[in-house]
Amino acid sequence: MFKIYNTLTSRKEVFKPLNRSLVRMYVCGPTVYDKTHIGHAKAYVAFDVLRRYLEFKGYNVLKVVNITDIDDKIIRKSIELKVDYREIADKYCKDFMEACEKLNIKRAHIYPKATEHIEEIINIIKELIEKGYAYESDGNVYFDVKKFKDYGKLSKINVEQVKPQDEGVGKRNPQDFALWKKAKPMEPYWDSPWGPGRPGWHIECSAMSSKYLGKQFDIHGGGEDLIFPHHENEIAQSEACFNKTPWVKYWIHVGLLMMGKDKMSKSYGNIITVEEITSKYSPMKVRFYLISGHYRSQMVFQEENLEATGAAYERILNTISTLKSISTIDVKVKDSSLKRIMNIGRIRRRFLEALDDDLNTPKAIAELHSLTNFANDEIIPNEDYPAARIALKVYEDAYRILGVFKEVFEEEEVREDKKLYELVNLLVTVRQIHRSRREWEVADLIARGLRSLGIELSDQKDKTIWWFKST
RNA sequence: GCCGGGGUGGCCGAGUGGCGAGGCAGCGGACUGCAGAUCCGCCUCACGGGGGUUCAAAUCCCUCCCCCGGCUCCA
Repeated sequence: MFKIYNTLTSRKEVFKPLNRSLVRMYVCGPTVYDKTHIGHAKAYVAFDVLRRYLEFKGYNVLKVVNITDIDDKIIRKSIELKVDYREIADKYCKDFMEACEKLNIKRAHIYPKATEHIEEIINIIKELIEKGYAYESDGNVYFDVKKFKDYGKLSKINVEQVKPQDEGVGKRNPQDFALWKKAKPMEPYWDSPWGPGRPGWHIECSAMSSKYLGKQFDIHGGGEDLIFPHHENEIAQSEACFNKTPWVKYWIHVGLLMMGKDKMSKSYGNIITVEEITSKYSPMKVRFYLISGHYRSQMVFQEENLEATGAAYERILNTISTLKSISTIDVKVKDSSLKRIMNIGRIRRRFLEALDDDLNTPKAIAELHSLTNFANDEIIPNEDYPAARIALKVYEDAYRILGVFKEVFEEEEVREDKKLYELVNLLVTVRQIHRSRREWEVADLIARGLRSLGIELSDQKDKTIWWFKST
């Protein structure tokens, strides 16, 4: 039974999709005006784990991640650099996609862009005006927060204490937020019933989510800094327009990545981009680091900690490689492996139970460590290949769900080339003969040669194991 | 100020009443042609401060202190 924390209700809830045959999720994607940094990555990885876990549990998942490709900052940058705003947006959109790919974040099914949904946005604004929730004022359109009685239910904020949102003139209440912004000179604009302008920040999410997911769906989320005003405003305009309550069943928010005392943010200028970090550490290690804390917790970025979890990660990879090597042995089982296999089963159960409890990845990873310990002091020394195979299945589950260990699980087919396999075995055996005769030069020549081909060797007590090393 | 989340051993990080999760680092051993990997032991009673409830509290209650986020663009 999968439980997940819902910001809307402030408690963990049993996950049950609105429609039993499909889970619909919408994640607030980036505003593409700068490079994707590891703070973003933490959030997107978290939602990727959620999506993968739901799929692992057998759900069909439809995931939409929006791209905000028009806003003040994009415009500002385009003016600064004297280039079309679309050039800026395209560049950083591409950067975002590359970052996701590196970190093994599965592609969303749809990446809708705000500028490609102006018509849908205008229609919603029109409807909100008709229903009396929004009003036009000198080319701008605002949402009247006083008309929406549930305003503040997500962020638990009292309307009165909200400071004015957006600048803007002719608002009924200072807290009203813009649905449509009148174009200023030199700004890109679209025609609308209220004159030339562009959509406000929040409205695109209502328009695009309803287009692709329907007027009510299961999961919506983003970083915890989006709770207010972004998500609060989305709820207001969507529930007012679609007449569905709750508009979204589960609101999920990810703890921010901190740099020392501040959150990592473009506006603080303390960002480390995904590109930078992955040029220094393998993307898989970065991903493993990002899920080493609970998704709802804030994490203070420390390079030393990344290195420490990276060391732990490597240990698991080594063990998986060794297990693979063991699993292909076809000798007699020394003694019954049933007990060991039962134990692996218990570990797997605890692993999944941890994830069932609000995606407790640190706990789940601890279970993987305990599997690793068990493999190293029980399975491997005993060459228990049936147990090795079962253990590998558990790591493979972890690969599917957590999206780590890609190095050792992808491209399996390629590696199962039988002749290549036999050939390497032959070389390793030959090397063993030389080793037993203490002919180190030949032995090392073979070892170096194999390593240069991406085949790792490890001399154990009475044998040599080997595996294909991924890049 | 208001709303939300936190403060756990050198570091990271689980744990919401009952035998000290797990990892990393460090130290000492074992194994070993080299290398890598691995194993064993040690770091064996840590839970922000102070009160309280209980046979029993990191965990519940009260109180104080500190940190972060939100209340402005933000993942």
